[in-house]
Amino acid sequence: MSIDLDPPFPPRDLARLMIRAADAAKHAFADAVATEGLTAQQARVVFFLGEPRQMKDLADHLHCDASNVTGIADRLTRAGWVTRVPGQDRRVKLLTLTEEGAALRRRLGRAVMSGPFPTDRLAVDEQEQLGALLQRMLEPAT
Amino acid sequence: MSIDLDPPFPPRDLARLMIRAADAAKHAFADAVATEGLTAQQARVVFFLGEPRQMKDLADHLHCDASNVTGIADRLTRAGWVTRVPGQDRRVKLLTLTEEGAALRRRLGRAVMSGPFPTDRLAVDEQEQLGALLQRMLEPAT
DNA sequence: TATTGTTATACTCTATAACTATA
DNA sequence: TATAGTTATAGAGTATAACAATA
Repeated sequence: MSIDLDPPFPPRDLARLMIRAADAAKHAFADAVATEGLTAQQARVVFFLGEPRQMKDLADHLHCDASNVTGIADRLTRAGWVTRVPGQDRRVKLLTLTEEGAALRRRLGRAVMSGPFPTDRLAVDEQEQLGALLQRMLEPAT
Repeated sequence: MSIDLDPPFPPRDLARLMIRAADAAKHAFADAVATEGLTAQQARVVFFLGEPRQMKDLADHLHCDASNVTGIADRLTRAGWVTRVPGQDRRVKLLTLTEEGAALRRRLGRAVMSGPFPTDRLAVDEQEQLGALLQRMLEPAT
């Protein structure tokens, strides 16, 4: 069995699988939250707002530049789901769910919960294994 | 053990983990292929073009509307990495790598291979478990 | 000086709808 | 009639750079 020095691509099968799984998960999530008229990023923000959060923390959570958060927050504000509350440090604004936003968050939770998701194809014990592996993969650097 | 009727969100921890893992994987992939000046979607197309493919097959692979593939293919064409070859069925165009495109594909492979990736944090046997689970999750419906 | 958030800009990706050409 | 691909359009996300307010 020879080694192919010019291997078929993409190499690193795990990376390829992760990219495809990422795509599938994001699409399923986007479809679920679209039932409430939100995009995936908007929904991630709403879920993250279990408590008020700085704009900067949102950027960290979404792994995007801080300038993008302004626009996402603007759209959620326009829809009446969040407000900007000044922080003690007067540079800071705390993005906070309105009552409508909190109700929306509960509906979104049910939508994601009840909609189809790629992991549905795995047995329960496999789902647990997958969860444990992903958690270890994502846990803060030691 | 009581059921929480108004549970903390996001519920369905596995979905939440998948979304975060998806994000991490996509960012790592995007960073790796950015060294060659490509976006993640462009790189996915280049990797997919191990053999000539119909535009429609690209849309299926990327899980996006066919109209988007035109633009992505245009950008890759402008850069000199792909060409459109007419198929036997004259409605069809087969997107095909140029020689420069094939060379780029090899470089991209090495970039993704050698760059950091979230799965690096797992032990080798854990990576194998993860790969097996993702493969089962993604395999065509039976 | 450094940090938080915003604005301005330009580009990519995205879906929808209408279109051409083939089958 | 149906399919493959394109065009036009509009909206959302993205990074970069420059900026104001505050620390």
